[in-house]
Amino acid sequence: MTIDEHLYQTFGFSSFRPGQRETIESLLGGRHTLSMLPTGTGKSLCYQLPAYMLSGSVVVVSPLLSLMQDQVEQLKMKGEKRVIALNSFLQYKEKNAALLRLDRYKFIFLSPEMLQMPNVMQALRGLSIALFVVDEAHCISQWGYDFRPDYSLLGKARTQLGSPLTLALTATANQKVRADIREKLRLTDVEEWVFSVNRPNIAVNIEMVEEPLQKRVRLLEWVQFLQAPGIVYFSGRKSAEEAAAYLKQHGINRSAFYHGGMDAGDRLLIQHQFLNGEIDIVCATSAFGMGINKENVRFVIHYHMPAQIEAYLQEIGRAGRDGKPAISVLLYVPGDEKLHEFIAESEFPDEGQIRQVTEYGLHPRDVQPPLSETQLRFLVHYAKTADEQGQSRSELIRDVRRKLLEKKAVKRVEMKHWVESKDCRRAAYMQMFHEKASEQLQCCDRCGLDPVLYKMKDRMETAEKGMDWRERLNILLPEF
DNA sequence: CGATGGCCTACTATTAGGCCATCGGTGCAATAGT
Repeated sequence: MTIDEHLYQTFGFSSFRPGQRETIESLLGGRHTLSMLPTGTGKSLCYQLPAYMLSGSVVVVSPLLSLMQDQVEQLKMKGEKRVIALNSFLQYKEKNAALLRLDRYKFIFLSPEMLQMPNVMQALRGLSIALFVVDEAHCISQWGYDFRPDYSLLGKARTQLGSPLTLALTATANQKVRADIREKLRLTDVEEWVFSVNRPNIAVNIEMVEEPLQKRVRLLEWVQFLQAPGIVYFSGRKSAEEAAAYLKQHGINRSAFYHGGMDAGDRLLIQHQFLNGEIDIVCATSAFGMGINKENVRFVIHYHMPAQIEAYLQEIGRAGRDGKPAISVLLYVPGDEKLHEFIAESEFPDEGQIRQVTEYGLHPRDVQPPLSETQLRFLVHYAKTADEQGQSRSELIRDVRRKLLEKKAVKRVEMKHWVESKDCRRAAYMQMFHEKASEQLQCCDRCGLDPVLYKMKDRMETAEKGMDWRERLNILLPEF
């Protein structure tokens, strides 16, 4: 069977979306592949189809439990029973039973953390692995150095599994991130399929706001004005909750908040209500997004500036997946970056804490003030790295901390410059991905865009007739 | 770092203002206790 016949018979599609064919043919040709495909192009097909043409199991590394569950469900809906998610949802006995008969499964989903467990690795080594997939591969670069260090150990695990044919999938990764992905996965010979980072149907609007309090008013005005559904991003949990309450107070009833501090049940509920159209507006932190496959999101508002451009692009990229016009609005007050600065500082153990462990030999759990989970993992991970490389623990840890803080500072400055720049927004971010922008309508606030195009539909008719010049001016130049 | 909230003070009614403390993102796995 050809891949086109497989596409039709197994998946019921008559044609591929951009990048799918290239990725699949590359894999079937036996070449390691890194594919950067636009959001919503059906990345899972890129490994599901080859899975049926190759003998052996497909191991998929996924960043979130909810993503694994979604994938498992999707495959089961299609009638594929040989699927398992190896994660902490499994009972001890269930997990052991699954590990004993792992060869029964065609698709095995797991987290990078799970891949570090000796019994899991042992079971995987006894397996014929047709394909090793890293989904959302930019996480390697984004999280692998501090937040989830097990991401940086994927290459080692891959080697221990006999360096199977590998596919790395992502939607946003510039040259540096792609190089990082190749290095961390220990891939030397890789075929890359990189599609444009540009999303022409998403207009980019940045709005300068005089003072922080004014943002609330502007947010309400935008939310009342724009066609829903939409997502509003905040850099803090509390501000997300407060804004959701504020919107409700002002008659935006189909709104809710979402962040990592909520229990799993609540998070799942909000996510489902949003996907089903029972909620129009979600006020969220960066926790909301990965795996949100909603086609008709019409706007993304940033109440705070994200910590880096890549995060910004990922977040606005959740709008307009149906290809229809969508808008992103960033409300900016100079100083918005301070919170990210603080968060970055507090992510790492400080000098004193490092010294207590590396020089006075204290157990990381006895350090005062106590280490956060992230700080503790950071210390333990790099202490281990130093030992393996025969380096001084304290030197390596201090060095890594300093370099990472510098890197984050550079990313923040880059984001701030982009916001404060007078140039075309789109051309600038595309240049960061080494792409040239072509002129387009409804580009950005620098090139000109008409917010009225994104107005709520039921008001559109009245708007065209009845809107007077004051109202129109207020939309275009809100500060007057 | 900086925004916010609670508390106290001033001084006689309600509210304005100063001071200090607090808090701040992303998730895996495993554990303990209901």
